[in-house]
Amino acid sequence: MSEPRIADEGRRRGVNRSRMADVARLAGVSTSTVSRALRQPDIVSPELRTRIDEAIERLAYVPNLMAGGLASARSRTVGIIVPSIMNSFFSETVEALGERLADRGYQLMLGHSGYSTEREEALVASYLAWSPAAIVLTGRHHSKLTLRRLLEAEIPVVEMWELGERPIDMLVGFSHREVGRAVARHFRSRGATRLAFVGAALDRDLRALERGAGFLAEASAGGTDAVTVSLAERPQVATGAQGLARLLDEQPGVDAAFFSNDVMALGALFECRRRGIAVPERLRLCGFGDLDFAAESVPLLTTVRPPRREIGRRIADALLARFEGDASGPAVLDLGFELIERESG
Amino acid sequence: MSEPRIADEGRRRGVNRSRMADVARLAGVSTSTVSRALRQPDIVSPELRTRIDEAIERLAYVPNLMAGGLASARSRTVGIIVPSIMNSFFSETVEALGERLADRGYQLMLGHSGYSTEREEALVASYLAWSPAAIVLTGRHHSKLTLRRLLEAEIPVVEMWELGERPIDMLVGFSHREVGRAVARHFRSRGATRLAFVGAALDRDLRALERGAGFLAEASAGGTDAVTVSLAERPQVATGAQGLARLLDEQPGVDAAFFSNDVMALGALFECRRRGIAVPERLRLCGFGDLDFAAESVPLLTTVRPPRREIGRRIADALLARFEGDASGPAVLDLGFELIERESG
DNA sequence: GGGGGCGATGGTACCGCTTTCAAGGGGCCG
DNA sequence: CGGCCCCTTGAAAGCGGTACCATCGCCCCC
Repeated sequence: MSEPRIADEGRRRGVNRSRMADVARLAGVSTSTVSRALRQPDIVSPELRTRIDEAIERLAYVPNLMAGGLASARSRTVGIIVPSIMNSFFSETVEALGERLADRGYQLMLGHSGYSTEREEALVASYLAWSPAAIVLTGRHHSKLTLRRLLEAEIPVVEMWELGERPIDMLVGFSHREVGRAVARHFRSRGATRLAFVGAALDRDLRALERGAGFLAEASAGGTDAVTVSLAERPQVATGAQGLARLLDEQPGVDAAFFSNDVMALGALFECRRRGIAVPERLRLCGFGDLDFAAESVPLLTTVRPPRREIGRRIADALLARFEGDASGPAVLDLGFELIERESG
Repeated sequence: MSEPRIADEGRRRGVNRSRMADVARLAGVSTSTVSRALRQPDIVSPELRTRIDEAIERLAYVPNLMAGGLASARSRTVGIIVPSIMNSFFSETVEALGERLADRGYQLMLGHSGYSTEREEALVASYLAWSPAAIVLTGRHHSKLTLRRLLEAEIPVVEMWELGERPIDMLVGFSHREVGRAVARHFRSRGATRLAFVGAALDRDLRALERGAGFLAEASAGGTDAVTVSLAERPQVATGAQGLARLLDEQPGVDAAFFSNDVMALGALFECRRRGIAVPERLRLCGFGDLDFAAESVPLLTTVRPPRREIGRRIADALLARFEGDASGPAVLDLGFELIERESG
């Protein structure tokens, strides 16, 4: 007992956490074999595999991913950045992606940029420090430095929720400009003559801006009047109500309004109710997102349904394929959208 | 040129990613000094610090967190598990927590359990493999194995959004039972005589169940009639509408209903409108959450406001203090809640 | 003027796992 | 029946940092 050789306590922190070497010893094999049993079970003999599994069980062994990551220079981690966690659009995408990836042993590191390129830059840097297996970004607008780092990292990169030329690597989304166009066409086809786009935080939410641009372009292409109401605050229910108020004040003749998202449209719906404005008779309303309340509101909300879950699923599939070395998938994937006509417009 | 000694390419993966040794060489110092300059800049001379910073800049050096984590047996990572990312309740908490932590260089690993204890167990296991600095869990209901692992990990653990005895480590939240009680008392004080609680997925959402239990308990303690309508689906707008429909069918005499969250209450509001039921005259409605639309709906929604952001903030503060070695904070933090009386009830 | 002490820096074992590389063993084919 | 090859397994060298410990000046005080 005078020789404290037993465990060399001095250094180890997670004192009672067992290492792969412990498993190996208990199973009577080398660590190489344990490592293989974990990573490619099929190349280890069934007998050893059983012994190893038992040892793992007995010791409640949890592999140290940092050690593994360091040794292999990669981690089973995927960094993803969305503008806002609170936005249900993205959260559904994230859930779908996360679940699919988790099934294959990948962890998601989620961060939100708050629609800021600098914050995205910082997030990308900190993700990269983890040697992630891939990185998923929202949108196409990134800082030069972000771009450079991503390129140098030489890992799969997905830009999502938007379309465009020359992706960094892969692109999964749909055209927001087309969304705007489709809504404008829809309004016109229903007889509207004076259109409006109501958006919030358009200086930061470039996708919303793009929807507005498409809407305006299509309107004027069709010879229809169209105006924009732009709010500074973030898109929320209250913002939508304000937007409607401003619209009515400034552009009383408008008979159809496209709100940059459903949440705002809901606010507008409430405000119309409060003001006794008949929807859609006096004013047609359309949102974007097809959030769950759109199918329940009074009146039911006409809106555009983006492929929220599908985006997550397809990204997961593409990534998983790439991880296996299959780079045959398309660089750009247009998943389209759907205009859902309900009662409001 | 015949001796390929230069860089021993054979092994390194992220070929063009520079290491701390590169920075050290360029700055003409040892790696120890670079490490210190990064971790505790104030104990390094200003001159060296400058040289090192320049070298870092020049090389676009990004430290390998896995190497650092392995060496120090800890990582600047906090694992957090919420039932659902899509629930705005939690996302606000997560945002607040994440921002505060990010300011101090900590990364959040976010996962969702879908209200399942097994999934939580798996998530905790995979988080632990990263040697996180702390783990944050939603609620108080965990599997035995999760508990054991958490205890063995010897890291700060926070259970949030709920209150109770004997936390694993720290507890930040409020009493859902009291929420239910407060709503029942409120309804009674407004003259309601037949109360109802409408909840969804109560078998999994134990906090909603608790709110219902408190509501029922207080009602019967006050001698008031109270019933429960329990839906199997997840709490959404449509579920709320269904809940109201069932309530009206099965319990036509009810004059005040507490919905287990605002989203459901919103659905109920819509359904009332559709059926021409006057709120609050014929039926009083109260939600939970004080989501943004509650202050905009028609009628305005009476609800309970949980300290969403505050929970995140306080957890961050407590954790940060613990990371600095300050364990003087309270083990249980009751942040209370607020009943917001508006028009609906 | 000399010794002690302290702040700043460098040297160097690891951290726990992955991954060559080499070796042992057995089966199959000629 | 022997040789070759392939399938398994083990040995050991890192992966890129961190942190302990040693070293080296330099300043301060007696």
